[in-house]
Amino acid sequence: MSPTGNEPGSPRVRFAPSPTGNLHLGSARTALFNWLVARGGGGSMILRLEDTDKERSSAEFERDIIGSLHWMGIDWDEGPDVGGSHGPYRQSERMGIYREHAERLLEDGKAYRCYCTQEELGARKEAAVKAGRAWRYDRRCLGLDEAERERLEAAATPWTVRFRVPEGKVTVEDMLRGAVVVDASEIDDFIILRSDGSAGFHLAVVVDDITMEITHIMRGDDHLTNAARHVLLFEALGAETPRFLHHSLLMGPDGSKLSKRHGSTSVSDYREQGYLPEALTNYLALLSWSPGDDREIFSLGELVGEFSIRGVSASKAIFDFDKLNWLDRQHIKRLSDSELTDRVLPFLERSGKSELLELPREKLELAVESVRNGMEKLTDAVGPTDIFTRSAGDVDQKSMAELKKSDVLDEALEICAGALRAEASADREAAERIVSVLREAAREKGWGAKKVLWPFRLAVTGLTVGPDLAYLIMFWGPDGCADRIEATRRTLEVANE
RNA sequence: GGCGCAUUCGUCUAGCCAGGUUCAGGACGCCGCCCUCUCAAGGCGGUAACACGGGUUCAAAUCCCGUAUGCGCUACCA
Repeated sequence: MSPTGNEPGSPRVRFAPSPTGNLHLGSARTALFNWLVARGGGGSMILRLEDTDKERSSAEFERDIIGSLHWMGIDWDEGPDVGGSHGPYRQSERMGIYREHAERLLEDGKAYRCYCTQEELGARKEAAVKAGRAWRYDRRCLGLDEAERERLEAAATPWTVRFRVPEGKVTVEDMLRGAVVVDASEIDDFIILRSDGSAGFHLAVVVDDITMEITHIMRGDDHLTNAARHVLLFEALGAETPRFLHHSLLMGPDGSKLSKRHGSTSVSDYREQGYLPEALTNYLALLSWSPGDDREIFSLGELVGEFSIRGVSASKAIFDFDKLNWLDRQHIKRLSDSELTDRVLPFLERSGKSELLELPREKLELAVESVRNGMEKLTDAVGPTDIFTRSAGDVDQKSMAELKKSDVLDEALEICAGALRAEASADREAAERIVSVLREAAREKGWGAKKVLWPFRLAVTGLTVGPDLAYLIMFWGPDGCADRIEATRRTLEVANE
């Protein structure tokens, strides 16, 4: 047994969002990739909250992130809510650990105190930029003599701790992009401990990844350059460097970073809009990943079996709402009527559709089934099922006009009523039988089927749009439909007076 | 500005690592046809791409170099 508790060689991966907003689609994709690698490789998934920015972090966002991940079907073995042997899992609770490591670097001469104020730094940077020079911290405080240092300390001047970037080349071995080599001279002596004693992002991340024994770091492309800093820190701290994978970023349709102005960007938005979690995860996976063949529709479980970092593409990914919608439709198709009804139920409740909700389960399921091929997302069941709660004889304007267009209306409705009254059963077979009887009757009259079926729909539902006729018959029953036709006839009479 | 990464149909991609089997395959979208009581769904078909320029080679989407474009990093944000 390894010290991590996993099989030797099994991955320990982490998803490390900062709770400064609801779970963003881009972050969700990162989480998914990590989770897929963990679950597919028999490893561990760790959730770590990077909440060192107290101003922007909140418990509300933390709840949203955890809730959204759960909704997607992503779970973790260690995290702030479930605990674990490598905790705590909130960076705000780990400041002591960071300070210890910073102290060590200080003692080893790999870091140094910097007394420059932000104002001074800003001025020097501005001057450098104006002169056309690239600005990098000028190491003024590295060269401080003893007297100067004592004077600053005596005056209680605030200080930060900067990492002393060594000379030479830094290589980030990226699983997607190969060896990325950066000259260390390009890297600033960055701040690892702020003047208030809290850890900066780079120190916190690296110390966490070391102490949490992370083996694979998978995150967005925006951290590729940062990875060079991290490699330096891993080495300075005497730790083995984990494997890296920097995936592409999620972009909006116009090619810029996916943001609010492109539409909904948080997982909870999609949840509320009635998307299926399996469709969202399927879509997120498909962006920048391919199984290598033409298959596209995968459940979460199927993804675990199929996913491999070999199939991950390095190029940018533009979010395509149309494709997501199509995938959602595909996943809706995979659901049974009963499952689909269960999923639709909360949305019916939220919309206050009490009449529908009072229906016997059987009827409700039938209603949902009848509208399912028009559904792109769960909320699409809400409007169309209203047709089943309309009162008899209530005919909308368009339908009224359509009915009046018929030159054989009375005769047609007579045929409908007759066929209906002749059938007692409301099962599928009976319903389909009635429809074929109607077709046959029309043919005998030398009419097109529309002469009879169109008035049937209009008279039974009072609407021009709705589910297939067989569903109407199954729902209200043959007698029920005949009664509704009768009611419509009375409405027509009144209208003609 | 400097550094880094990326570049196949409008979009996601297969093919690239192991160059010829590809006047580049699939999917979404869009267009058309069929089916059809309505709206859909479904079936069938069509549209559309190797960023550009040089090499290497008998042969390049595939290998090399350069250019362009996009994105990222360059904070006491993460």
